[in-house]
Amino acid sequence: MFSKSCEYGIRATIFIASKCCENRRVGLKEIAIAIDSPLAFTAKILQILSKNKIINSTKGVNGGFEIFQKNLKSINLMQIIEAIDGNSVFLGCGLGLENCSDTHPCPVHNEFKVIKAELKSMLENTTLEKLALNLKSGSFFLKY
Amino acid sequence: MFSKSCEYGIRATIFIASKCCENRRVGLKEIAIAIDSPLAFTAKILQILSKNKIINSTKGVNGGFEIFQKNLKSINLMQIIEAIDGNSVFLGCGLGLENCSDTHPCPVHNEFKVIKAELKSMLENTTLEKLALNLKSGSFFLKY
DNA sequence: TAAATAAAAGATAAAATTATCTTTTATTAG
DNA sequence: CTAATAAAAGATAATTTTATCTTTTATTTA
Repeated sequence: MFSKSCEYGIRATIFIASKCCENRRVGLKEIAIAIDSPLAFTAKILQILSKNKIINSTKGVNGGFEIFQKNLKSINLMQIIEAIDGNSVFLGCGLGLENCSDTHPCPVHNEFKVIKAELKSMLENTTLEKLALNLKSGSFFLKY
Repeated sequence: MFSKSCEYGIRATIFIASKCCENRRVGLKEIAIAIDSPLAFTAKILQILSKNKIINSTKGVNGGFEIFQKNLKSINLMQIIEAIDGNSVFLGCGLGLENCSDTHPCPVHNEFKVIKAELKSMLENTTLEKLALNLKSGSFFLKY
């Protein structure tokens, strides 16, 4: 469904979000260990997220990544996915047609339209705040 | 959502199905033109579909690919996707965790569970017969 | 100001996916 | 039986994705 980059990106973002109320930054290494991802590759994905204002990064001593508590409610899964994979998973044609639309539909257009609308709605309505709370509850996991 | 192989595979299967009642086989070249896909690559995908008994192939003069009319009702989208991409899109974890489950869920497990169930149900209930009829109606397209 | 720290940026490499080309095998028509 | 046809199988190549390594830049502490 998503690229590996996107899976790592979502997992990293949720991890960072779960630490934000401790009012501290989390380092690359800590993130990569927490989500079981390749460190250098994760760094690249964090750069994308940072450029897209989904996370904040600070260089130097005591630097690292963070998400401000006040933003937790407004960041949702769709924004993270869009930043890394683009919007094709919830907007594109299921069969890869360039110009698939209601007026020029592929044979599965109507079936996928429903699913994609539900997926999009779910992604829009699933906030980082909720996911971070899930993780902090201890009943949800980011690796294995 | 699906690999390019899978997109081509679904499009090719629908095209072949749409020709089956003419009681003739369609050749590789005809298929590749009809769905606007790279010919040699399409051949590889048709081999997979053939090994998985989704389509039939015959070598030699008047050879080509076909799907028997009697099978159109029993072949669905899920089978095609499973043959080419496997089942991860409707069974795997949205965040790529190896052992994500109800008892060891990732933070988005419950949200994705709903979507994936709906996707799976749609894929199971969308038969080749229906898709072939769509295409034959002239209001649905397999390219551009 | 210098040293230490940590992310950013850039270069490179490995693996997977997508795509093509050549040779072989099976089938049919003559 | 031979030639023609068309898919299967195998080899190779291009592209994209995933992953790693090195150098640079920004920040903090001493």
